[in-house]
Amino acid sequence: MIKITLPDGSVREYQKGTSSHEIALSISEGLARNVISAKVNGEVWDSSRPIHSDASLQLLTWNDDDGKATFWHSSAHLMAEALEALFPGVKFWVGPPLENGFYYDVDLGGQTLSPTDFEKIEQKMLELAKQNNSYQRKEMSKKEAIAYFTEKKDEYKLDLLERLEDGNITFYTQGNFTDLCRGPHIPTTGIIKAAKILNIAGAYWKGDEKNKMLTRIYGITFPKDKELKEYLVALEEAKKRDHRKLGKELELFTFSEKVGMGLPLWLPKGAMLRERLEQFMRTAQTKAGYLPVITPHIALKELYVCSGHYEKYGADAFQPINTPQEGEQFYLKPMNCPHHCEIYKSAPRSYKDLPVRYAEFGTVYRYEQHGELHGLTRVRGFTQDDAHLFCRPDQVKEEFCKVIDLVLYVFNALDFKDYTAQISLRDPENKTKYIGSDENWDLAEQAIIESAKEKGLKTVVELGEAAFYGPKLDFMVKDAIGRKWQLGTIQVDYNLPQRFELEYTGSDNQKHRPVMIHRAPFGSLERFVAVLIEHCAGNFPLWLTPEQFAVLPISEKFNDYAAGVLNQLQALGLRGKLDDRNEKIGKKIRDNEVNKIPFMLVVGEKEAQENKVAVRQHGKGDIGVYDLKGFADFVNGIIENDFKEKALK
RNA sequence: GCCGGAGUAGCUCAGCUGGUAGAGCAGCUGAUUUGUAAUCAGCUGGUCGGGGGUUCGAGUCCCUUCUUCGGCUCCA
Repeated sequence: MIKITLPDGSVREYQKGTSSHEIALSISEGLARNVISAKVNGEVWDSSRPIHSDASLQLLTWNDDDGKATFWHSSAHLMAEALEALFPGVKFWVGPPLENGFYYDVDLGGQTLSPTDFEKIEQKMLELAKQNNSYQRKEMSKKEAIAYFTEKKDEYKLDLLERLEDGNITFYTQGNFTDLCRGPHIPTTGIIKAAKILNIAGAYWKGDEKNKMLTRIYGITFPKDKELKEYLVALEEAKKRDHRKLGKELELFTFSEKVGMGLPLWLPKGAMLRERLEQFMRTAQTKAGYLPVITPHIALKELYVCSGHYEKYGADAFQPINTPQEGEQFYLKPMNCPHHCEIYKSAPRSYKDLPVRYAEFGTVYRYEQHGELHGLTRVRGFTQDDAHLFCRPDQVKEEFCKVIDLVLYVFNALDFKDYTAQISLRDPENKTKYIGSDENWDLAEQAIIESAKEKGLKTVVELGEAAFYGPKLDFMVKDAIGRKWQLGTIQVDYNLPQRFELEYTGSDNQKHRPVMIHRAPFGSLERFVAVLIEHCAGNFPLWLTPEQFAVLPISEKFNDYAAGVLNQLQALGLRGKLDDRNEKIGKKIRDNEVNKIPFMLVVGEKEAQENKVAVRQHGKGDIGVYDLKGFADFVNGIIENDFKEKALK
């Protein structure tokens, strides 16, 4: 007999070789029906796989992330089976589950797929699923495995096999499809009831652009048809939040082919929004002891040679700007830090002066690859809420913590709750691609890890993701469609101070080297606004929104009164506009609702007589009649209350 | 950059197998003077992304170029 420990701590005894499916069956038939796979001693297994010794067991269903992953991985195999049936000779690379669905990278031998093929694949998948074939696991010797795929002429699987150890190789077969696979899998194909091919894309084999491009087919499946329908509806809803769509509809920003791709043009409303964000940050920074600086958009090549950026990015950068003077070359600035280093150097510094914190909304230009450009999230010219802190080595940790506080302050203000803090460290395998000494790197990495821990951040550590000049802490946020973007960033830099020979005089009257910290809580204003738009679906917080209200006169007779209302409210510190078009009130309301204006102030005969406004709130409807002061107090009260709740100032 | 879609009026889109462009909204003009999600009528507006080619004839077919969208980390 073996002892099985369940997640609630209870222990049950079973015959040696009992499978988790059988264990589920012994608990309840309903549970057994829903079990997709099982976590045995922390490892996900097929539910049919016999357990031979004492173990902890967690039965996984569709409601567990690991259960979903099993389901989708098996679905990838099902799709592969369908592809093989429809396109004989297709070769397979890998087909992993994703957060939502799965993909399979395949070599279609030059064929291309069209949306009509999508339907064919979906139908074939469901047809095969109905056969209710089981996924059968089989251990193979490396020799047998190689023989199998040599026969099949699948060089991709053979490549995988090369790097696998003999004795650790398994195959899975369902129906007519056999694949090299570690597993685990769902019991049978029959539980896959709904399938959708989402899209296809090219993907380099092993992610290397030197390799052949395979076709990546994305799909998703569900145990119930209803869930697929709901998912597709949710996907449509998410697309409505896309900042590129809302940015156009709400007149926030635009692009022009004449100006150049990836160079955003901020329209008045977008600019107003952005200016308020900048003001918010300026206020917070001033309180945190930052000093403003302003630097030009171009600098001599020598500056970047000194900083090392030229060596690192020179080839990918925009081309140099030449001047009439022989040999003089300027570059558009890709970063603000070298300029700030020169500001630090403009005067001798004492240890008593440190830390010095220079802040600038610095616009930088980077040559991003054509295909990488994406709305406001990836552009070629953008403005960072940049700052550089110069401090003594003993101040690094404290300064780092203060910066984390500032980032959290911003995220809190804007209700960003779903973020992860990514700590990016050196690639231990390849330390030569980084600039700076080993000891300095270790010091910096420790400071980051400790600060993040002290602030209680939910962190992910990524090896090899560090910048070439130092480790960093990035705040990652997801957009409407689930894509991850980096917003705030904090980076320790022991390198630039050395390259620029920055110094301060210590209490010992000796010269010492300061440490530099780069930080940008928003990251770039462009990307931040993009994520903000998607986060609030265009319904910006009252304190930020470009237009807080619109005054809607019932007819032209009340245009004068309405104009007076606008003036008085503006004098009371609110932002709004007058909608005096010759339209009926219903039309004005509709248009302003669509434009997500928070408050609509309807004014007609009654209001004009009493010097009041009838207030309608976006998405809520009529909320009653206010006098002007009362309305201003109401709006400001909401803002103050919001700030108070979040402990903002 | 690479693979695969797309590009028709300011916006959203229609235009079958080639026969010289169409709707709604927006805009303009006029009528209406309106009470909580679209008042009515008329009008303007497009060298069909650009360039080249095939053809008697190209929005439609071919080539090329630009822009745009999805993807190119997630190693059975």
